[in-house]
Amino acid sequence: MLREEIRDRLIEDILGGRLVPGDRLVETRIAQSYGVSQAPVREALRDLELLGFVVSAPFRGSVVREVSTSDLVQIYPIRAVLEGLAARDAATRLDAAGLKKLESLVTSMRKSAARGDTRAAISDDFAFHLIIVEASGNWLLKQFWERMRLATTTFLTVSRSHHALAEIAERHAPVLEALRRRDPDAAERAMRRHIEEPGEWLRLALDTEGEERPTPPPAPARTTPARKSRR
Amino acid sequence: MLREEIRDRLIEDILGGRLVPGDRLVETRIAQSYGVSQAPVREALRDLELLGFVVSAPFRGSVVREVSTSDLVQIYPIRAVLEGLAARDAATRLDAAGLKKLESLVTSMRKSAARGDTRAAISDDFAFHLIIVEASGNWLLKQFWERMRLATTTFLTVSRSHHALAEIAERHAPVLEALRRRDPDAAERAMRRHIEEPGEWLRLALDTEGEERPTPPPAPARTTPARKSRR
DNA sequence: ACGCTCGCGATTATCGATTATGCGGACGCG
DNA sequence: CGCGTCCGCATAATCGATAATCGCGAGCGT
Repeated sequence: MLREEIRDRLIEDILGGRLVPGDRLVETRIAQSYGVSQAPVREALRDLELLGFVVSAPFRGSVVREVSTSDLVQIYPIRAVLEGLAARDAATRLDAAGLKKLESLVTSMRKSAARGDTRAAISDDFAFHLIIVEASGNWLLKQFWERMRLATTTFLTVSRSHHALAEIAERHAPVLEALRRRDPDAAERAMRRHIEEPGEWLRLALDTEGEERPTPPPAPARTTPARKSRR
Repeated sequence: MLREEIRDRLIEDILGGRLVPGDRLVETRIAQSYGVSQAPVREALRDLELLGFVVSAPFRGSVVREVSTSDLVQIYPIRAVLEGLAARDAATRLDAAGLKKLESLVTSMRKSAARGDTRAAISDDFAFHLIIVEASGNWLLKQFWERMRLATTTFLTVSRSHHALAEIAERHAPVLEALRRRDPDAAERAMRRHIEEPGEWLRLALDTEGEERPTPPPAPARTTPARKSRR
């Protein structure tokens, strides 16, 4: 319970910009500043590591990771193949109730998109994908998918993905159609395209945006320890 | 370092059948029996949890999860799509040196297989896949892949995968060939088949074996605490 | 002057003990 | 005799302190 508290607080600090990439996270210091012992901090840091917020090396501590643009773009191909697999398996396993739920979600999504309700649309989108992943029957796949989600949703919510909200909603149709036909190959193809395309949009958007508002530069950051808070 | 030791040992115990699903893993008891403190055991257990070997609830400890056959089989499709993606990207990014390394690894693997050296063959196999995953240039992909590896290699080492050692070695050829031609689609297809097929073999082997040695039945196992080692 | 080794400061990893929590059974009450 | 409450035990979560390890820089030898 303490661990989760610390973890959430650190995540807030990172997303809120109070901790920037390259900052060191010293266990003892965090423990002191939060008034707790080192142990729960340590566990929180390990959680952050597997959530992808920090990287840590044995005996050398943890630093806030570069979640920069390139890493975000890399997520999409992975999600695409994982969910493509999920869709393939779901095509033969999804029952009538599940299909019905998917249909209603698409309908709801269209309405949300029409009235520009980004939050509702994202929520429906999430539910849509969740149903498919769960219907795949692959427990491990769901595990991986959820872990990836934690690292992405936070960002996507922030980003202006309303860019083509209506279009995104429409993109679900081919997936649903393939599932309805119980065609594994088609379902996989449709899902892969469904996810890869927004990834492309994001990549392009970030590229052009990066030119006007100079986001923290491409930053190798893997080679340079970047000791800022040397104190 | 201690943590990893404990973790690997627990994994061995689970896969080796010395710890069966439903068994409780008591932190203090493990710590005593290994002659270490509670802290590293705790971390090892958390690792096992995210690897899917145990489930744990706050203040109530961890129990060995139903890893059973089905979960292991589920790993292969995931590896297949992930490495398929890696191969696709690697096809256009791999340099001459990388290709050369892959070739020599396949050669080495054939020799190892010929003289029945399972360990060496597995080592080469691992190196082969690692090169491709790294060549994909997708850092996150490599992360996922490595995490999954922990759950698989350990098992493969234990299992009698020498079953078709030479055949496995030979299965690398199509992948290498596609990469040499720098054909992304072919590389992805070849890699997916390369990984899915052994998964099929494993599934069949486990099925037939499961009939003679009655593995614990499908077992919901989530609802029943199944307190065996009540002591 | 340059490279190498050893010691120092900082920080993580581990330990042993303490506290908090949940579960099951014993006890008292209606 | 059945039911609710309290107590004690087993165990996880946390703590404070100690040991191990790393990177860096001073000191030594060449």
